[in-house]
Amino acid sequence: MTSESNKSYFGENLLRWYRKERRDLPWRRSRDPYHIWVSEIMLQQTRVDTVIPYFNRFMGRFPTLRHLAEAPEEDVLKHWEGLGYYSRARNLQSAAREVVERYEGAVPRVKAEVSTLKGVGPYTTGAILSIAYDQPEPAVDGNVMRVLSRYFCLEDDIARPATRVSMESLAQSLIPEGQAADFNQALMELGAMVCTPKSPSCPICPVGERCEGRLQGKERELPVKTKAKKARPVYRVAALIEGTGAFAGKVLVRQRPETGLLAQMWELPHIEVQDEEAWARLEEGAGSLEAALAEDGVRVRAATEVVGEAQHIFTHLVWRIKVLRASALEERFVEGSSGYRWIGPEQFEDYAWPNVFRKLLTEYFLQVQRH
DNA sequence: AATGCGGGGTT
DNA sequence: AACCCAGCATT
Repeated sequence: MTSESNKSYFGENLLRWYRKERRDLPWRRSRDPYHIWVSEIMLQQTRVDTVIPYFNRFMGRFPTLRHLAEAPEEDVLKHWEGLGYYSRARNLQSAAREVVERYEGAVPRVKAEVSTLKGVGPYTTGAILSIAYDQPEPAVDGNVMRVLSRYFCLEDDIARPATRVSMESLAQSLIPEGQAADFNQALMELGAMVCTPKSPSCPICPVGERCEGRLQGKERELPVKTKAKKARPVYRVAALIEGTGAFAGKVLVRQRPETGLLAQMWELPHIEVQDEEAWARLEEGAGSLEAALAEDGVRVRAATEVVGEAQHIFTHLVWRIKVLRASALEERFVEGSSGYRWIGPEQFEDYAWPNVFRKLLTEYFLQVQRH
């Protein structure tokens, strides 16, 4: 089981493997705690390959913690566009400002101080302390739970918070003296490159010989994890409101609320409708849309002409959106209606869009350009 | 303990 | 289509 000899075998072989096979990643070229921190936030629930270009752009624009702290908030969001989980961006900047104010701009080395920073939970706390400062703290993410479940043949449900806590004790006990930074990254690297979710490459695994899960033929059943619920469909009708006169060539867009889903990003004005049947009744959708916008002081006439359709998949829900052509009854309302703005292709890139609206608007502007 | 929060790759 | 990813905050 979790015998001491198996533990030392595990650490030694894993480290030897890692020092030979480690990927050359941008954030591994630095020990700057700020770089480590930013990379760890970006890597939350996000693949390495996805993060790399974002990390490089981000560091180009915000080279130091102070640059990030002093930047306009919308600038930070724009650099996060397309990466998802946008509260990460706001929490990161908020925490950077706190570090400037309370710690003179230096990322703290004290566990209690690091873990209090916004957006920094148990995993990220351990990652920062171990990778940047080589402190013997565990950094248990999905990779690590999978690797440990298999190696020690642990059948606890990794969806339970209590399991993560016990894995943290185990992971900490495995850290070889003075090698926390490499060991923690090695564990995750093994999970990402060898001990993968569906078909682990046991024959090339540096610790496969003593992997209890594999010895018991259970490597494909582990880790045990309760299933997530299926995404719920949500039906929406959006308006593509075309400007005329001084606003010709522009469309009306609005900014989402401060918090919640896709917070502070920009979108086409739209409403949610009851169900798929209501969604199919264009006449009704157009009417509801006009009424809802009028509530915001935006008077429009929506047609029953569908000019675009798209689907946006989230973890917990699926948006299905029909876009109706619409026109403004008066264009002056922009000043009076907070959050609404006329934009053309020239301003498009000045705003942060969720993928679904980026796609719809790009298609629209391209189509207009051709005519 | 359960839920909200993106987007994309793998199988 | 299901699963999962260098998770965290809120309730």
